Amino acid sequence: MRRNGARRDAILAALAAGETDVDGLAARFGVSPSTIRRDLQHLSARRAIARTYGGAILAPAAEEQSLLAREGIQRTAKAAIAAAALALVEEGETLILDGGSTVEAFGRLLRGRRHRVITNNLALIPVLADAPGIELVVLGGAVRPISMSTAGPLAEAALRCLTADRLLTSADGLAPGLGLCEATLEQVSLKSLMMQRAASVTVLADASKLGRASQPCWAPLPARWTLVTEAPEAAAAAFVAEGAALVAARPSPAM
Amino acid sequence: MRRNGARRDAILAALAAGETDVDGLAARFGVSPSTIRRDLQHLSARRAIARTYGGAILAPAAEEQSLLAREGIQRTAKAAIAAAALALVEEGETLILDGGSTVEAFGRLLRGRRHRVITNNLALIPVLADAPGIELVVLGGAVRPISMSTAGPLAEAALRCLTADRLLTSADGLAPGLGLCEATLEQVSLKSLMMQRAASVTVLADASKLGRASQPCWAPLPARWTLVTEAPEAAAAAFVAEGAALVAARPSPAM
DNA sequence: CCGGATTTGCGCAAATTGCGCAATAATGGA
DNA sequence: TCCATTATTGCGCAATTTGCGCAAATCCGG
Repeated sequence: MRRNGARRDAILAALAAGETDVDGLAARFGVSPSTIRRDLQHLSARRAIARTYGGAILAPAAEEQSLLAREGIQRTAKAAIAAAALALVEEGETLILDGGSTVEAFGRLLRGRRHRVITNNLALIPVLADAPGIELVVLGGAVRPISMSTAGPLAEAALRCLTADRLLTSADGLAPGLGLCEATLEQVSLKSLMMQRAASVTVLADASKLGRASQPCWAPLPARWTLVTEAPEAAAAAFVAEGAALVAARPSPAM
Repeated sequence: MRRNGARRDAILAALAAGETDVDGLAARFGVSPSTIRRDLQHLSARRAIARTYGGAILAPAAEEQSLLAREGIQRTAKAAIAAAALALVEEGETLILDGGSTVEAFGRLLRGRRHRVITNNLALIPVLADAPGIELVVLGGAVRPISMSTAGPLAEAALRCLTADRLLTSADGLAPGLGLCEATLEQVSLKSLMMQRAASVTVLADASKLGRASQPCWAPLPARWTLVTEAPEAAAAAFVAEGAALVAARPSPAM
């Protein structure tokens, strides 16, 4: 019984190298497109790859969908907020990036820039790990699957060895006089520590978060902080009154 | 000028929810397949998704390919080793999973089982974070992009707060009398600490690693340890002579 | 040396995609 | 309020790709 796992392994390597079309693979291995198609069918059945029109790509991790499902919500608003926040940070700054999909959207924009990044946002790891100008430090600790971030004593212990120029964070809700709310004490405890260890605090929040007291645990905000939101100025007035600098994000029509 | 980001956001959410074919999406949104196709084309141009034959999937992170390129090398051997190692660990054990693609292959098999997992292997995070029976703890620290793992003082500090039943590790090379070799002192320092904090040590190594002194930094092995390899018994004899228990992995023809 | 099984290449029907075109719907300005 | 402009939508057709059956080639074990 002869099995040809060799060419299939080579196909996986070729796919990783960027060769994605059937004809190219057929030429590379000196076999007919039919044979390549059969190989791709085989690999596809094993969930190692996904077929495309005219080729294939490496299988997307089928597991990381729990957060991506929420990623779509308010996607354009989050993209606009992230873009506006990017204008606030200067090249070379050390940044703390908190968990949450809005901060994640911001982090994705950092590729190509030069920063030291400290984060507990696990979704950003594959994005920033191999970015040329980025030096990435991960805060360890217990993983919260629903938010794809870490928290707890280990994360705080690591953070106590570090300081940063700026914290970029978000929250389940913001309320004037109360601060940021989250579901667990672990999260707000870490958030408070992050605020202490950063020289300035920037909060990214879409309109749905403003004034929302959706969770029982609160992290108070420092005397001066920056709020980046796409909400109209009136909705953010209460925060400006108590020390927030307001940065307006305009959803670009091209999003 | 009217832009329809709304349906596109919804499409992303639907893709995350598992709806992947054009006709299904067309039915779900009450529009024609042509419209869905145009939406997918748009999202594909923005690299948010990848087109497949008859549908689309969420974009595979284009960044995490540096490691996947190596993933293909010795893929069948690694899969066999991972499967053999799985038989050694008992349900409920606390495991330390080190970096490296062989250990990663092992970690992927843990979904569906019940374990506490402590790891610096960043590639395993999306795999194990939302697995039902898995409690995941990440060791923080500086990220090594080439190996997609963390190391350094922060990782070691976190590990000093933890112990485990078993360590699963690998290396760039293994040599009798020397132990495991890696490229940097940071890595071997962490490896040594991992061995201290685990009650038993299991090394996963394909045949190409045995006897290879490819790197200058060495982590000595404990008096008793387990070697899982697909290499013939003769190649591993020198390790057995100095305290290793040998577990043979048989590459299944179906791989 | 030979039988059996696997793999390979090719042709054809079916499905999918891409593109042009006309109709519809919404937006901004007069 | 009305109109012109522009984006969006649905449909049909040509081009490409896929899936499948079948025959030839290849390889392995006895």
